[in-house]
Parts: sequence; structure tokens; C-alpha cells
Amino acid sequence: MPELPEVETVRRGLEPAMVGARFRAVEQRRADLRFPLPENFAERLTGERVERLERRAKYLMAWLDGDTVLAMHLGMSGRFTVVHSGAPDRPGAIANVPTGDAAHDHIVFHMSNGATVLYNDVRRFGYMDLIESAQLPDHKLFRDLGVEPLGDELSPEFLAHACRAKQTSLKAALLDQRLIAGLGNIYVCEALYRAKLSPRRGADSLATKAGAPTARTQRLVAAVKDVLDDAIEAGGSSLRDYQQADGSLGYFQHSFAVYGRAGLSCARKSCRGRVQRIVQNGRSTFFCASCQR
DNA sequence: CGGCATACCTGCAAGC
DNA sequence: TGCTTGCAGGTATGCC
Repeated sequence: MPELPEVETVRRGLEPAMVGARFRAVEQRRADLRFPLPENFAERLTGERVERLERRAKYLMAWLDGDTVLAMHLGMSGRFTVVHSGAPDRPGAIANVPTGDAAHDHIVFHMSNGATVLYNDVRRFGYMDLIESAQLPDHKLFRDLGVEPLGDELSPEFLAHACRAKQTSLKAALLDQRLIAGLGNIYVCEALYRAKLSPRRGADSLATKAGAPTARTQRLVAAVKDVLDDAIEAGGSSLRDYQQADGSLGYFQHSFAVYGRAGLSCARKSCRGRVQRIVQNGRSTFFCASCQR
């Protein structure tokens, strides 16, 4: 499930277990996830202290003392679970319950503060690497990433300019990590719905008018930010409950306006349309053709 | 180069 | 019930 809001929710959940602590031991139960893990992965992590845990696009970035970054991507099915809290005496501390799916617990971090962090990934589309911070700008996976959607860089001016000559749909343009980094299939559908824009519209229809971004473009940028903000807020409020329950950090079932709702009536009271599912670039798109133009 | 299909891997639900 | 098929929110890769 992880798109930007879920990754941000996981980041916040992992922070108390990892930041400030050292890797006391690291269990690496297989040689690869999506890619081979780096040579001596466990050995290189052991003894390192986590300075801070950041998010870039859909990546979690643990900055280590030695100027190295542990980059983690959850792929499609990656999950973190904190089994032992780093702060067991705190009210509402994380319960000590395993995931129940040990077969896919591929990586285990044993932290110096007593926290144990499991990385579970059924499909193994996830990814971890150790990158020297100086190499980060040139790293294959990071050098082409576009702007953070929640930052000031994503403005109507930016989006209009980035899309001005695009020969593809608005849907595909918003999913392109080289333009905006962190949106995935769900939130692109949801943002287009909020902005009342058809996913089939050409991306170049966001072009500026007389040098200024159109109202349509402003609406879309606002919708992108709003939908992500709302999902993060919902994730944050669910996180506390989730941690108390079983330590899972992740995602809970958000309620979506269009995603996964093919055949149901449009959520807009003023609209009598139905949500439909189409396929664009091999991915499902959900939208209401009557209010999304 | 841009745009697109394909592949990676496993589990699950739907359909026959 | 059991088997097959299609589908899944990720991105790297290669082809045109």
C-alpha cells in the first residue's frame, strides 16, 4: 500500500524505536529483496547510530553517524513492525506481538534501546541500500527524482512548466516520479477527483495562459497537497491505535473517494455519475467521467 | 530523449 | 471443491 502518506506514517512510527539508538545486531535472512543487499550489510550497520530518519519521495532514509545513509523502499508489500518498544515503560507503549508472518520477515534490526524492528515483505519488491552521503546525488535511484509534492517546489508554476510539452495523459504525468516524487496510483486518482479533472486529459492542458498558471492548474496542485495532507493526518491518528494493537506501522484502510470504487455512485452530492475503472499505461484508473473533466 | 510495455514475486479473489 | 486467471498500491529496464 505504501505511497507517500504511508511512508511518512511509517517514518513517524519508527522514529522512537530507531532515532538515537544504535544497531546492536542486524539479522539478514536472505541475500536479496528486490536487489541484492549490499555486501556485508549487517556488519556495516552494526554499531552505527541513527542520527535521524527522513523521508524522500517513497524512500525512508536513516542517516547514520558515519556519513552513510540506509535507504529503504517498501515496494508494494513492505511493512515494518516494532516488536519491542524502545520505551517499554511509557504509557501506550508498543505491545510485544509478532507479525504472524515470520516467513516473510527478511530483515530484523535489534536496536541498542531494546527495540526490535522487523522488515516483512511478501512480494520482495522492497529495497535497502547503504549509500555514502556524498554519492547520494549521483545515485541511480535518487538523481532523477522530482520535487516533493508537499514542499514549496510543487507550485502551479512548476507543474504547468513541467507539463507544457508532455505528450501523455495527466494521470501518467502525475505518476511520473521524475516530475513529482511520491505520488502513486491511489493518490493520483484521488487528487484528480478532488480537482475535478479527467485522468485522460492531456498533461499539456495545464499550460500557462498569458504566462500565469490557470485556475485548473492551481486547483490540481492544491488537490495534490490536500489529499496527501489528509492521508498523513489520518495515518498519524491511526498510528497510535495501530501500535497499541500489534506494533504494525503502516497503513490502515483509508477511505477513498474513487479508488477501488468502480461501479459505485460518485461521492459528490451534486453529481449523479458513477465511478468507472479504466486502464492507462497498464495501471487501473478510477474516476467519475461526469464530474471530472 | 520521451513514452510505453514488460518484468520482478507472491497471495488472493473471482470465475469456471 | 479445485483449478486457472487476473489483479495488486512499487520501479528498473529495454524497446520503439
